[in-house]
This record gives sequence, C-alpha cells and structure tokens, in this order.
Amino acid sequence: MTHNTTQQSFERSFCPVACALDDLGDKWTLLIIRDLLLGKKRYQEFLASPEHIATNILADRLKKLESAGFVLQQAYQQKPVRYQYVLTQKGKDLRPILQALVKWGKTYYPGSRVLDAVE
Amino acid sequence: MTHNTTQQSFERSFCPVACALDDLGDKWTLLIIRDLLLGKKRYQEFLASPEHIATNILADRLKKLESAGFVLQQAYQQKPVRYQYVLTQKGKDLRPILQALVKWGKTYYPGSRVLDAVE
DNA sequence: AAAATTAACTTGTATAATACAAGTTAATAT
DNA sequence: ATATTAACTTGTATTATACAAGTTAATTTT
Repeated sequence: MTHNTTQQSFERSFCPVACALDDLGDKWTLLIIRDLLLGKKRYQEFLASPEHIATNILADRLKKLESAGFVLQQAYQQKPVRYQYVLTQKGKDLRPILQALVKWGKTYYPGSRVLDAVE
Repeated sequence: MTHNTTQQSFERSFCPVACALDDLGDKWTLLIIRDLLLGKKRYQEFLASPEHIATNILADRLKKLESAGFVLQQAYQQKPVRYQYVLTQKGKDLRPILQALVKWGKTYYPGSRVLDAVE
C-alpha cells in the first residue's frame, strides 16, 4: 500500500511521519501492537486487555493491520477455523518506537506502567 | 491533566502507551510536533506545511497541545496581539519518538523524506 | 440429546471527530 | 478607502468511534 488510504481529496506529504500516522495514527492501533509485542495473539487476549477496546474496533484494526502488512492472520485450528495474529518484520520493527513511547510516558505520566512490560 | 480526557464511560489502563495515545493518538498531532521540532512557531507556518491540515483542526490541536502541556502560547507582538507556539520540555522530549518513527518510516515507506529534516 | 459455552466476529445506532469552505477581527499596507 | 495579513471561528456534511446486541460453528456440560 502506498501512503494515504483515506478519502481525503488531496494527499499529505510523503514524509515518514505522515505515512506512519496514516497507518498508526489513532487511539487504538499502537495498543494492539503493544499487546502483540507482549506476546498476545488471539482476539480474546486483545479483548481481555484492560484498555476495554470495543469488539468492532478491534476487528476493524486487525483487518487494517493485516492489509497494511503489520500482522499475518494464521489459522491455529480447523473445525471451526480460528485465527491468531502474528507480527511481520514491519510490525516487529515498531518495538523501538514503542520503547521510546514507554520511556517518555513513564516520565510524563508518573506512576504509569506497562502491564506486562514491553520495556 | 490526568490520563483520559475523552467522554468514554470507563478508563483505559494507566499504561504509558495508553496515556500517550490519549494525548497524541490521532493523524495530526505528531505532525504539528514534528513542525515545532523543525523550528516552526506560527499558525501560518503550520498551515503552510504540505500536509494541508484544516484550519479548525490546527486550532483545536494547538489548544489541546497547550492544555496538555506540550506547548506554550507566547505573544510575539501587540496591536494586534499575535501568538506563536513553543515546545515545553515535555514536548521537546518527544524528539526521540519522532526520530524512531522517522527511521522506521524511511524503511517501510521507501522514498519518504522529512521535508526539513528532524533526523 | 438438549442446553450452555466459547472464539471470533458482525450489525445497528447514537455520539463524536474530521474535512472543507467560508466568515470574523484587528491592525497594517497600498 | 480598499486590500491584505495573521490567527482564528463557524457551519455542515461525511466519517469514525463507543456501546450493546446478535451470529456462527463447534465443543462441553448437564
């Protein structure tokens, strides 16, 4: 996918920050990435996070993360077929960004803690 | 401001990532921070960015960035009084996050470039 | 065997956010 | 007197989000 997938009538610049925000710029996507980096794989695991993401938002984000190449959907069983999600290299390489965010956040939201530690 | 300023009926976790996304998790805020890190200060400079942010969104984000302690509004002239925006330490400390985002983005959106270089 | 449970979603709907065009205000420049 | 400028604000249509509830296919419990 190229940059800018939204319905805007003109494009943003071809800046790495702008491109990244087109894929990651919302309140939920990076929290799902955080959970994936922490080893979570299944729908119910993401739902069980104390962030309380709505089911439709989770389904939508997983779909977008897959089509943008951040995760792969894998069937972990048949009858009924059920899927789990694993990070691609593109997704795994977001770890330094999350780490920087965690470091910064722990400074400016004193007392905040990553639940299972990405740090 | 504490974490979670939105109208949700319950809170997200007190995770540094969740807290950061409450303030920064949208498609525009980090682009304004990028411009501030590049030395831009005035409303028209932000508008002149090739991202084409809408004027009402820019005004809204500057207001939120100020109330969340990322920027300070300073009058740079009287009659008529006009304001510019400068980063606080909290805002300046986002630089490593932006740098990580730029590094990652240049890898995964090949050809993308920061207009005036935050790198 | 019938009823309940489970995982992974989907659907409906009210509320909030975003995009876009246009308007406002106070002062300086022509 | 008219135009221009900087920094916004307002109106409105479209899109996204939050929340509750429903669906499907299979297994587990009673």
